Amino acid sequence: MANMKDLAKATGLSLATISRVFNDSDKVTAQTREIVLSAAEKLSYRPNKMAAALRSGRSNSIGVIVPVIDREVFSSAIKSMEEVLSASGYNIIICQSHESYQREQEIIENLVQLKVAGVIISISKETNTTDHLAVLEKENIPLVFFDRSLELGKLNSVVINNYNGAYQATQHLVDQGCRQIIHLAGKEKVPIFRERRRGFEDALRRNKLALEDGDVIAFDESQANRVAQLTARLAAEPRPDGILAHGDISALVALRVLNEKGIRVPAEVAIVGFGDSLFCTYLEPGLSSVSQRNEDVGRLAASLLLEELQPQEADRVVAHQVLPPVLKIRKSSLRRPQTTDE
Amino acid sequence: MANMKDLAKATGLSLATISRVFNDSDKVTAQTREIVLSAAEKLSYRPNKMAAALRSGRSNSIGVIVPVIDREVFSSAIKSMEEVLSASGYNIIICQSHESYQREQEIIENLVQLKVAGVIISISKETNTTDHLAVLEKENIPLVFFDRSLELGKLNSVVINNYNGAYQATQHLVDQGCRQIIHLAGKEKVPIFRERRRGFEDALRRNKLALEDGDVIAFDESQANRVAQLTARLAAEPRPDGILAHGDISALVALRVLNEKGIRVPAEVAIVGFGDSLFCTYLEPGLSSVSQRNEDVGRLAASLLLEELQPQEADRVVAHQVLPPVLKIRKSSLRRPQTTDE
DNA sequence: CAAATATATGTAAACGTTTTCAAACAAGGG
DNA sequence: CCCTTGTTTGAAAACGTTTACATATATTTG
Repeated sequence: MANMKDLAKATGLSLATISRVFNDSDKVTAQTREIVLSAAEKLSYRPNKMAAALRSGRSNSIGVIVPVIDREVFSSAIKSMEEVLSASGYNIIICQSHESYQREQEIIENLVQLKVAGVIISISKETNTTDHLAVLEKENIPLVFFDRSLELGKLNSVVINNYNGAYQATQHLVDQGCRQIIHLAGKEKVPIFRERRRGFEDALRRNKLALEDGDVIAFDESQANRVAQLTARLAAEPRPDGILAHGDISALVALRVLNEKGIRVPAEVAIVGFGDSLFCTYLEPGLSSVSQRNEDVGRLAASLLLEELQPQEADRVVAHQVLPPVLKIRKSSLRRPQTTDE
Repeated sequence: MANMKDLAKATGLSLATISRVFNDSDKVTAQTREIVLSAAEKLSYRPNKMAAALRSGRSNSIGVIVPVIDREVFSSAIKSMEEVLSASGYNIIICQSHESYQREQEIIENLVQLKVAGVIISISKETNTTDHLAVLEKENIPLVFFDRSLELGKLNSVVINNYNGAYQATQHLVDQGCRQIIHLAGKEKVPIFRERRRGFEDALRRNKLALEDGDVIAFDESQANRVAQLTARLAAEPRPDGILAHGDISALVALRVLNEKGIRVPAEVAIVGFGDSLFCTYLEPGLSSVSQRNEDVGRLAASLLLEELQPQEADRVVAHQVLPPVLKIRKSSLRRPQTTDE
């Protein structure tokens, strides 16, 4: 509707002065500012951010790319990103890669064309190269990884220490008296799941506990198969007395099997999940779980990007933040008196 | 970097022709198109969408406003919106109102300044007027409500029939032999929770079942209070044999109480939740729940908006879609043989 | 074959800002 | 009272497209 030109005409001032008023430039008298603002009010003027973005070369949009949005780890992280970024005047454009490298590539291309100010990404399972991200560097668009990253040194990223999370959880099970702990593993292809497995195995080793074949139950696309494998292992000797699941849903599946077999939790088998999903605390028994600190990760990734967006004062150092996860202990793994989180 | 002017210079063609090539205008020879495209390749040209948007007056961004993103109902709906909209070349800008009317207002203002093509919104709990949305109509920006809407006639919206969902679930409990059903209600202020309660009460009435004071357990901010109330009611006569919760988390809380009291589910008390959260199917016993069809709602809302974005052929009729929810029956409410969903 | 029509390209003005540079004006110092 | 300095304002170009209109070329038609 009304634009700056109209305001200039209405106030008798020049375009430049009008612009200065809306950019909080201090080079303008309180009086003229008053005049302009009241004229703006009268004409119900609304700045056109597209025009501003075009002229100044940078939009205040930030692209956020996740495999899929409806998973707690992503939606929680995005939640806090939105909070941090919108507080600084940025808005976020959400894109889903659906775990496809090609789609990820298309999204990047699109975001570049949109002239986003920055990008935050959790890469797809297929992605194992940064080729498609090179264009961002060329266009000088800062990039931050979160949750899932690539193991290359020169990238900004915020992740949790999956190895340590699994290690902590396993140690906790040992501390609770478990001696025969098994691991429900995640997809071998996904680095964070490999890390968790490694943490599990190292913890056993440090505690001088045996790790037999079959103690790590490999991920299988078919849930039925996983259930069958788990059932078999539960019946075999030596009987498991602890389970570390690679995720909370995985833990739920296990709980279900245990329930059906009439195996008591945590008395006979203690169990710990990974992810600290919302429902963990509402289960009976409450499910112990390793918190991935999704909101912290999101907040940090956003803050990191904001820093990157500041006019580069010095040559910035690449930040590679690795957060220690927090083990949330609940009834499902509590066999000895200890303080819980609730 | 390179822009259309550069391409024009490189190919000896005019700016207009270059533009036509990238807009798939048919008014251009296959040959010149070839020339332009190869030049674009060589100069690694990338269209600047901001500039295009400014000139043509339309951005291809769509604002999506939700109270908060990390709740299944919203993230699932957004998931399918993103799929539908990105397939049509739109990108979506996510905003969280945090259940604040004022924040909602600010967001709308911001989206208008960004010149979004359309808006999809699930209103905050505080919102009971459309005052802040008037600007959208004035600026000719189409609007679609989803999940939560306002009860005014002239608005596009996609919602589920909460009344019917609760009714179905209650009827199901009756069919399973429950005669003393209680309801864990949601916040009285929120319309969809009132609807659910109404559906519950009507279903009892139609089945000529008594509804005593105390059979509807009012929502209380404090979970401890809710647990206490529920515990009390469970101990009182006539003993409840069925529970309809206003949400799945609410049902989880109830399950926990039942478990602690040693009351068997579904044998002694059958229970149905609302929302069909991801975890319902993994619980033991599986939690029956009313599916809100989040993805359907999201998909439909997006489609509705897309229609609205078409150049208005005729005067369009306001669409007010009310989807019937789907009751997912699992073990928690199954006392008689019946087919389940898994 | 000239006139009429269709098709392909070119010219130039927008879109609504930001921003550089210059101009005007006031105040302070000698 | 002139010169310098500092502050506020103005003029105009730019950002990279789209698009109405005009023009040039090719095709059809009687």
